[in-house]
Amino acid sequence: MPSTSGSGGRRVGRPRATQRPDSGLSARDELLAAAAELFTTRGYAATTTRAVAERAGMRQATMYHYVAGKEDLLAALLESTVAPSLALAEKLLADGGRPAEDRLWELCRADVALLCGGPYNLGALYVLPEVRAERFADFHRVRAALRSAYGELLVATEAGAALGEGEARLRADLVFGLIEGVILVHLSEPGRETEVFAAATADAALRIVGPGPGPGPGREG
Amino acid sequence: MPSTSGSGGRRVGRPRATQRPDSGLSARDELLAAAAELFTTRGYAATTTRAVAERAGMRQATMYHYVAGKEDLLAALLESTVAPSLALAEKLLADGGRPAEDRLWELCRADVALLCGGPYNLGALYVLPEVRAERFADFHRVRAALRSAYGELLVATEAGAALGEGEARLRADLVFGLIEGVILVHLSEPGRETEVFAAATADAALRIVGPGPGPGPGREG
DNA sequence: ATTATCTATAGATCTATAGATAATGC
DNA sequence: ATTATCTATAGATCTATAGATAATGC
Repeated sequence: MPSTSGSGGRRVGRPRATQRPDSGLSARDELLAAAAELFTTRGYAATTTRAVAERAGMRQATMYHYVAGKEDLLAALLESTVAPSLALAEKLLADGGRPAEDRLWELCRADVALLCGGPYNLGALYVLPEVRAERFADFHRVRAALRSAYGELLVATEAGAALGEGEARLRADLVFGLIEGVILVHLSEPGRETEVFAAATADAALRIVGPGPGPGPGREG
Repeated sequence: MPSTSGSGGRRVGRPRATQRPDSGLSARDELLAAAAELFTTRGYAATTTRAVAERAGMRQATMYHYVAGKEDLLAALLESTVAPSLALAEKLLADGGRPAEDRLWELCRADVALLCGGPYNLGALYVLPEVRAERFADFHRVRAALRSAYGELLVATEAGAALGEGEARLRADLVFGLIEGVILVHLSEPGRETEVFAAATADAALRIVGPGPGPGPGREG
């Protein structure tokens, strides 16, 4: 089986053609890091297997020793963006001790921090049409679970409990949209103070849940 | 010069190899419609010029009679998503007669309706890494102008005027993020009642502008 | 012997151009 | 003569596999 850690230098096997400083990552993780950068900056379909492998310090064919192909890399990256948030959401859902408002706020904050914090905007991969394929059903399941966790926390808040079922669903979607919308904001203005922005977004989310039925001026229709 | 209207049937020139019912669109518009569908459902880089042309009812090489290439199509599609909103924003900015709250609400509503209303989710094209290229600077300029129109309307509202400069900028970005976030919501749940959703999103936007400093429970740090 | 890598390449594309062709228009 | 289209293709990819090679491990 392939070595999992790169520490101590790769010893066994034919040496690489181009030696590079040991990043401390396993070969697979080096490939994932390379894919993250290239997929987000040049696009998924536009990124060749050669580009990924070469950036990870190996020749194109060698990549197939570690991953089955490009899709494999994409699937792993997607799950890494969404799995930590779901884990937190489940912890928060179980924690009946704290007010739901606080817990929802915390989830929003952490989620935004995750989406904006990394070196690359991995959230941008969500919209890839390729991701709709059955191959990525796992990712979609996790994301759907996260979305429904938002919904559960929302109806557990005081303001949320006062809403009708349809209105509550709508607001949950709006909150979820706000959170994921930071992906797009982050795209056009990357250099923002993550923690401040995450807290402000969480504030905004609670304002959306709101103190009752919407204050919209003059709905038409 | 290429004929602009398809009405009455294309007469001059060699007949197409595969005849199809007249859509009423000009050849260029047929190409744009085909590109919209394919780019959003299969991905930009993954869509070949052959696929676009063939869907528009012509052979691959014929496409070059109407457009310079794939990028041309993408640029045109991007501008079509953003130009109408900017036009509306400028009209609303000039209309000092109505309260700013109403005007901001209207802009949000219309923008969401535009993003969710069409048959394809063209907003998803915003995140394409390819779009960062200089080639699409026009689109970015228009989008930046739209964003700043949101900011101007926001500070014109009563609640917005009460905010400090930094906080106002932050909220403008959050509102803009909420609006564009509907692109992602729309991706996972397409079959939604557009008008209702647009109005609800506009309500939420005004709640983000809010009645004063955020009600966030216990900011940390 | 095992492992990680390499080089080489078959087979399958895809884009953009060159040049031919079949209509209408004058 | 003009136009819109076609067919054909050169040149440039890109993916995934086959088979060779250069280390360590026993």
